[in-house]
Formats: sequence, C-alpha cells, structure tokens
Amino acid sequence: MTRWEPGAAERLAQAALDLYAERGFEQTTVAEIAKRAGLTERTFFRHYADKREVLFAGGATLQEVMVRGVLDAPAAAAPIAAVAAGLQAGAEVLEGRRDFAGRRAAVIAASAELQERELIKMSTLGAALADALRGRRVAEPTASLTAQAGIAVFHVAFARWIEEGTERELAAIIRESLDELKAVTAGAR
Amino acid sequence: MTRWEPGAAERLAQAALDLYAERGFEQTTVAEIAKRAGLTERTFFRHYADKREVLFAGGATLQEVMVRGVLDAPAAAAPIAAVAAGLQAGAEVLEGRRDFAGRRAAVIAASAELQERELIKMSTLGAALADALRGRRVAEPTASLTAQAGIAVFHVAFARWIEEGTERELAAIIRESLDELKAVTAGAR
DNA sequence: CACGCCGATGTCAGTTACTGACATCACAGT
DNA sequence: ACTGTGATGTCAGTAACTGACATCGGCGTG
Repeated sequence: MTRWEPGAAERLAQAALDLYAERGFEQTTVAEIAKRAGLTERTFFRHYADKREVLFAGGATLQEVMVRGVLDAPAAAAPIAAVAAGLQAGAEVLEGRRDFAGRRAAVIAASAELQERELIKMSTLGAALADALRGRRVAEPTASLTAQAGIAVFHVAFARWIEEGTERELAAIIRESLDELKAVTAGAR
Repeated sequence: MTRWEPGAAERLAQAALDLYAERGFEQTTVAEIAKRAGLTERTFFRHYADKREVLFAGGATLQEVMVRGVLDAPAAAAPIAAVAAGLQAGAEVLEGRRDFAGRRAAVIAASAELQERELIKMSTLGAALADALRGRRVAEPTASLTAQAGIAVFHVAFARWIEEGTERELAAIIRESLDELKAVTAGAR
C-alpha cells in the first residue's frame, strides 16, 4: 500500500492543461489545479517553479534532442545544415503528439503571460543551438545568427503544422520554411 | 502651489531603475519604488501595469519610429532593405542614450523575469515590422521571416553596441550584422 | 525484526504583486 | 462662489509564491 498515488507531476500537468483550456490561464488558480489532481497547492510548487512552468517542463527534452541533432550532423555540413538537422530531430519527437501540441498551443496563444514564457524557452533553445554550433567550431557571430534563423524557421513551421488540419509532416514543413528563408535573405542589402 | 509634484511617471521610472540596479529586480518591492518617488504603491500601478513594465514603457516610441522607417523606405526597396531602413531609424533614436540603454540592459540581463518581458517586446516589434511589410504588399511568409531576421540582427547589433566600450555608432554595427546574416544564409540547404 | 533515516506530502503563517471601491482636494471653467 | 475633473491617497481583499515544521510509508542496516 503506497502512501500516495504515483505520478503527482503528471496529474498536476494534466489538470492544469485541462483547466487552462476550460476557463483560461488567468482565471485558474493553483489551488484549483492542485485540488483536481488530489494534491495541495504547496505540492504544486514543489513540482513546478510557478504557475506557467507546468506547461513548459517538457521542453527540456526537446532541447536536448535538437542539440544532439546539431552535434551529430555530418562534420562537413554547413552551420545552417547542422541546425536543420537539429530541427528535424526535434520534429520527430513532436510528430506523434499533434493534438496535445495543438491544445497546448491554443492555451498559450490565449494568454500574454504564457507567450512570454514560451518566448524565453525558444530563446534558451536558440542559445543552446548556438552553443552546439560553437561545439562544431563555428565562430561568432555566425553561430548565433544561424541559430536565431533556425528558431525563426521552427517557429513559423510549427505554427503552420498546428494550423493546417492535414496530415502533412512537421519535418516537411520545416524544409519548406527553410527554403523560404534562403530565398528571402538572398536579396539582402 | 500645486498639490503634487509633476512628472510622477518619470520619477517612478527613475526610482525603479536605480533600485533595480542597486539591489536587483526581485529584491526590490513596489512599495520601495513608490516611496523613493514620493508616491504610494497604488499610484505606481496606475502608471505602470506591473512591476516590469516601468522599464519597458518607452519601447512603444521606438517601435513607432521603426515602423515608419519601414513604410517610408523607397518603393523599389526589397523587403530586407525596407526592414534595414526601419532598424536604422530606430538606431537614431537610441544613438544619444547609450549609457541609459546600458544601465537598463544590465538590469534586464540580471533577471530572468525581465528577460521574458524584453523578449515579448521584441516579438511585438517583429510583428509590427511584419505588418509594415505587408503594408508594402510583401506576401507571407516572406514578411514574417524577413521581420524575424531583422529582429535577430537588431538584437545582435544592440548587444555589441552596449558591449563595445567604443564610440562606434549603432547604425554601423547594424549594417555589419546584416551583412553577416546575408553571408550565413547564402549557404543554406 | 526493530530501528532509524529519507523523501514526498501536508499544514500553516507570512510576504508581496496586483485590483476594486471610495475619499480627498487643488485646479479649471463657469 | 460653485462644481466637475483628474491625480492621488486609503483600505480591504485575492492569489502567487516561500519558509518552517510535522507526518508517515518504505527501505536499508544492524
């Protein structure tokens, strides 16, 4: 007989996503989330640093996968190609969870506060990708600019993936967006 | 005899920047800021929506100037060139306030919460630039990607401008960073 | 098997960001 | 003089978050 049901963090995350979707992020109190998960408010904050983080905790995994993808790209690959490889690796992780990703994205889109957190996560990811590029002996500012461009591509592609009702794969949309970026910047200056 | 000293918003902003710099953002309470400005906490929130916004209220002006710069670029200019014109217009506004910008940047760099707010302001700026491009009949996704790239360039250039102790002009650093972006993406795919 | 430590949770009190409702009073216009 | 208005003050309240301490099953150790 266990003293508590296992999976407290998962129950909290599920309850939070449901409540945020039902009545909005600002209108949901942490006490309500905890109650629905069968726990107390204090326990919520032991698992998640704040009310927003419950939606973003999974992002660390995605970042690790992408960084590995960049590092494992062929040594001869150009910086932008290495980043592309990282994005593709990340896309594989997401590929099976489109409806979860969509529900989560809708909740975030409805709250300015959550958008702030999303942006800083993206920025952290960009920094991690830049770091990976430097690990491949790419110099600054090429590393940072390339990583930023990669993030922009991912952002645009992810939004399209969620928006399109179709079965089109995220990986394909990323390739397409990258081509578009190339076309845009070709005429620079 | 006036009932209150004028310039309440400015006094609050000054007091906030000073205190954030002295002891850090999280360690400063709104009550302390208000007291130093000779006002009450409630009045602080009448001028600024929250504790962070006091550092970002001026950003609206910068955005307007940049948007105008994009719209006023020659009709023949390519999207990326129009964005570049907008960034240059923004640079002019900042050019005279390097030490203020530096102090503010240092405070923001020391706080994750403030970085979140900074990022969303940058994102809003990016959206506004994309909108301006669409006003120039640039189609999606070119408009968004170009604007994003412009933001990335501005971000990198601004950081360098603050970091370098020299008298080098922000405008010049922006031109240089833009050239680097062009070089990076030229090899894409 | 008894003991004792550990880790996840609960309980409780406190701080602080932020909000709504209402009061005050110099100033401006009439 | 009379009155409306706007910027501020006062006060009470909600909810995010934190620190300190209590609880008690499970697990390793002797």
